[in-house]
Amino acid sequence: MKKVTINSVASHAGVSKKTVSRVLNNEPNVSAATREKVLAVFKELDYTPNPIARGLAQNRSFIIGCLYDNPSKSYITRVQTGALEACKENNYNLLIHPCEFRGEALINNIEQLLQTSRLDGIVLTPPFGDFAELASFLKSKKIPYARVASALLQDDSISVRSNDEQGAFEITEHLINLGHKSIAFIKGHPDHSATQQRFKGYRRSLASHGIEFDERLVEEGNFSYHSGVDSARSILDLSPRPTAVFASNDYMAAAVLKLATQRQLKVPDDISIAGFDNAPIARHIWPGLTTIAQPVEEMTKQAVTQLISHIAQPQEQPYQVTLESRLITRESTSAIK
Amino acid sequence: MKKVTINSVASHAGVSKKTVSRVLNNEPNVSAATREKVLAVFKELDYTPNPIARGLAQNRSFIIGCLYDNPSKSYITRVQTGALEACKENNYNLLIHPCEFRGEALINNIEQLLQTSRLDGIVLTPPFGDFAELASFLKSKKIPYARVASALLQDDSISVRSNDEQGAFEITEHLINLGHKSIAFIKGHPDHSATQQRFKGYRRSLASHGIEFDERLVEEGNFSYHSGVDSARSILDLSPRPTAVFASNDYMAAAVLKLATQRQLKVPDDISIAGFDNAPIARHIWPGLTTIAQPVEEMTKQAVTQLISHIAQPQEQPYQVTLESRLITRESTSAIK
DNA sequence: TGACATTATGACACCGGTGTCAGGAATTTA
DNA sequence: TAAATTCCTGACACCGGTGTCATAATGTCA
Repeated sequence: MKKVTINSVASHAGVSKKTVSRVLNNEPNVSAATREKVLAVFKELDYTPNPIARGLAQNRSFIIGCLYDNPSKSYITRVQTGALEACKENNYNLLIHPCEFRGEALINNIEQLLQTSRLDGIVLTPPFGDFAELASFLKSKKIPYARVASALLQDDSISVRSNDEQGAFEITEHLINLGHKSIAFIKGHPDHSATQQRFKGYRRSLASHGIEFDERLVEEGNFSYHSGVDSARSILDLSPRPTAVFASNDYMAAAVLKLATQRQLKVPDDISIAGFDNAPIARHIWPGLTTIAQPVEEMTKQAVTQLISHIAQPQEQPYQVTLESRLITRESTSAIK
Repeated sequence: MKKVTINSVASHAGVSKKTVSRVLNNEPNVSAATREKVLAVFKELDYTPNPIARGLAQNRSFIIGCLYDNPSKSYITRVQTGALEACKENNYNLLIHPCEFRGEALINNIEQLLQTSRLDGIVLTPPFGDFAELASFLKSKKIPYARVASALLQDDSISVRSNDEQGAFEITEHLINLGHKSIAFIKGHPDHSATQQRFKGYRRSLASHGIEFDERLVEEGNFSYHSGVDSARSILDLSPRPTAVFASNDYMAAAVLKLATQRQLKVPDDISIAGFDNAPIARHIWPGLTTIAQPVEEMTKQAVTQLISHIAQPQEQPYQVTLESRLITRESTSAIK
């Protein structure tokens, strides 16, 4: 079984390799008869073009890179799933590149990545989408990129996000409507734009009900489970204890739940807990977490799809979309007694 | 800023491109003086070889594919982490390829993958490592592969695993030593070789203590949280109720815990629960799950490292290694009252 | 110091595609 | 029906590396 290349197809079909290339790329100026003949040989020889050779000729790799630095494994896999769907549909492949967000080394790290892999484009997942230096670096290198779940910017970048502020507003409304007035809040990682957004939504809801904002109820987390434990400790030690806790993601909410349970508190009877993201853990624990579901896969899929079409046709308009999130109520929140 | 290629380096250094290539690949037969000169130009021009061109010339892609079909997102990310470490050290990149294990389509799917990405090698994660047809297909295509966490085979494949049978034995011993005699068992997915191994370890421990095996205590799961819920229901409905449950992974164990808690059972006072894998959820819930920790990252890293060196030097011996797992006791198991 | 082995280097083809351009065939227009 | 236009097609260079082989330079030994 020897290799089938464009040359073997060409000689088999009795045409030049250029003509085969034309058929391959659906270029015009090929007679119907010739096209048929070549296509038949494709089938007969079971030919698939070599993407590496194609890449060399066109200076493309047909690979998209996915950057992330996120403690939530479920979030990462959701991002990957969405990105993979888009790649599959466009015959691209996905290269994953976890790397540390902080530090001087980041830009060097990315530069190295670009030099060794010749990516055609990059998806920036939180918090990378909000890092202006990185964006301008990529621009200077002429590497197309797309931002997922990052802040809305008035620029020409591809960006797909969901409305974190609104989601946080709705879940706080849900708690307030259940009668809660003393609602603690655990912030996310300061590098993530979602952190500010969710905090804003929380405050907007309080304000719209005339509930005074109390900063003693606010803890600084960083989206990790561990930070949730620390924050939970401070919150549960408060006196009077808040009747509800809204954590900026489900891992931190799960940490609050664990600590509360350890302390013999009944959830939601003694304290209501709400999270954000609808991570798997939200339904794997008892009581299940009330949370906000975001279409992470869909966001990433759209972003990558746009990125790929931008690579093919760079003159397009910026694609900036905000998708809907939705409230999911489970057992961890209930009306105040 | 125009592109730096081997040609620009060559003309800059006043040597032929072949000599540059020799320096690049640390080939012999280059005088020290020439080598120095070329290396200096590398630095001066900030040259990095184009992996695509190199790939075309050598018919390699410098990409390893990672196959998986696993409901556990944390397992997937651990596998990815290990694989990425090995890739990084060897200037390889990782392509992820989730796909359905079942069905005729699998081989076609993989064939397609190989044709469109020209992978240099493939890591087979559970359950793919145990699928003989796939292994022989890859052999026929001459694609090197490595098996992670799969059954021990008397063949020449690269394989890194941990001892599932022994792990299951130890955790069952732990329960028995706590005084449990009626220990329910939830099996994993039948396609995974670990499923049989863990079951074997469970039975060996029972037998070694003269506890009669009771198949009414055994439920068929499939490693998913959902299957754990179903199994838990059957187990908790048994009368007399077993005093302990050993689930073949932590997700199913978490499901048992959730259902037990919903039913007002105290864990571990009323029933002890043990899992397997030391997934994040094992420590994110209360009570934390007693479980078996396996070095998944390390297994995958070793497998990929071996795979890459095998690609470079195909004449090596089969590399078959079994790594140690270890028991982690948390709050979900306690002595029988 | 001459014969021979070894080392260093470059010319050139090649990997498998795509881009450019020239020229013949087919079609349209006058 | 001749001229002008458009459509097809292939020759050839090129993308940026590596492999082969010939030859020049150097080293070794008698």
